[in-house]
Amino acid sequence: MVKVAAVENAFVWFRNDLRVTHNPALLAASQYSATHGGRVYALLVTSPLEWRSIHNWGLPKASYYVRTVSVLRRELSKRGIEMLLHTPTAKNATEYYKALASEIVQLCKSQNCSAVYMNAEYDGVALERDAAVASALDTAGILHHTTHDQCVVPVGKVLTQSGTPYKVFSQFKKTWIRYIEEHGLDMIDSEPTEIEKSSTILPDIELDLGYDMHEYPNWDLNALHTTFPAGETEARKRLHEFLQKSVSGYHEDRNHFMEGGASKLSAPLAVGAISLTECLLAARIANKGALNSGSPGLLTWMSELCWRDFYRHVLFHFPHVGRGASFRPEFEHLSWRGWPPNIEPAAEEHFQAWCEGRTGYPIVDAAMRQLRREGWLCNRLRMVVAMFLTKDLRIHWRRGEQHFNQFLVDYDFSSNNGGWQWSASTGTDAQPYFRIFNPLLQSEKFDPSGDYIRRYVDELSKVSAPSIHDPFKRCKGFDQLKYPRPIVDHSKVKEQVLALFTAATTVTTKRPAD
DNA sequence: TAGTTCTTTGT
DNA sequence: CAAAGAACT
Repeated sequence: MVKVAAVENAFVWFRNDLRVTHNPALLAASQYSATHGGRVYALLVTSPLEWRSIHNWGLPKASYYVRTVSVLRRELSKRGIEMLLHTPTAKNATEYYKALASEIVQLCKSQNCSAVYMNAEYDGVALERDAAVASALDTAGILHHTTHDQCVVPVGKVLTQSGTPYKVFSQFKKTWIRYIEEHGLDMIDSEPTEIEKSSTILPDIELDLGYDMHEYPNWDLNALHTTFPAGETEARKRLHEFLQKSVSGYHEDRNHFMEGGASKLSAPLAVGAISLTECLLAARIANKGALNSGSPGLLTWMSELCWRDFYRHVLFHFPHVGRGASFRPEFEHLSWRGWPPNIEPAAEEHFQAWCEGRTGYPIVDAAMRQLRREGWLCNRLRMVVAMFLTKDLRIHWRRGEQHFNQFLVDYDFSSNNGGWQWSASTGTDAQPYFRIFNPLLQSEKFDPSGDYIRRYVDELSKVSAPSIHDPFKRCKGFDQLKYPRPIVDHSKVKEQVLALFTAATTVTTKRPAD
């Protein structure tokens, strides 16, 4: 007796995993459809509403995402996988999840898909969305399966000896390395065979993203397209060029604001155009298999990859972080300015000056202008400006997190949130509150010539080092420069914020045990 | 992935 | 007394 299995198709719901290589959900869907004699369809929810109003993505991130989707759609098409673009009908965020869930069920029925595969995501918004969809699929009797992706070591696998999650990076990293040494690093073979060199090349996806262009006055879109080409092939090319040419000096170059020592893989990593595992695997091979010794540049870069894993693990273990809360509640009520109840015009003026790069601190202003123009900053500058906003201006880190979201091409919830809470000293492995960056010292140390400042701050284009680092004090004709005076006095406000943190710490530690 | 100040060491 | 190191914030 021959049983004829019903033809059943499978969906891969792509989110922030826009690649065909090393994609667990794609592999699982391919296996399902092979077993059931069906096809794989790719599902992509194109929702400017979700991107803009729910995830709060800015234009740089949203447009990079759409460009990457266009490339992925072509790559899948060459492999005989059709991508369905679905735009939910919901008009506002409150109805969104419910509408999306029922529409995905409808899509499954219309495409004869009996299973949906997706890679796990851990921020609060994604958890809520995926729970709503999973519950609707359950009700409709459609299989769904969530695969581990995003992290090199699966969440939940890096724990202390007593089984609790790590709150400190350095210890996390030791255990993380041991896990990788014991379990190895492998690429899974998810790439479906290329079946046709399609003669009809699918066009780029054009979407009205609905952003207000007035919010992007200095925006250089062409530069962004050149600096951050979209898609998996470009990301892989970048990875191997970086490992061959630049990584040897990475541990030093990455700090020098003009050197361009960064890999610039943050954008493709944020949308999953390349997997973190592939990056680490390639780096480990370049380092002859070692994770603990060898090239200082490679070790530093691999450590940065570990930071990405660390912050994702933190989200998984401490979901309140994914819902926007401070990791350490004792600093939540530290009279942060620009946040209820401390809403005051003076704070808004300071915040605006920070956003637009007119704080009177040249290194801060250069960085904030680069961010607005190019959608990207090297990590040290992110720390310098974040520290300035949270410690010098004492403005709540959430305001800065949101501003970075609006402008960063590589926006990623966990890395961005982790970095902000690190700077604000409210996070896991936060910078001890008394370690406050001195913008002047950072400027002199990492931009000694002033070339970086001159590149972004036109008012100072004729000023040379060392005056350029502190023009208010060091330039005789300061007023003619038309450059703003420092909006705060660093050494003064530093003392104030130190006192506030000390008070908050004292209250918690001296609370009697009851 | 800090900065500042005080203390010790080396010439 | 400059430079390096330790201690503290």
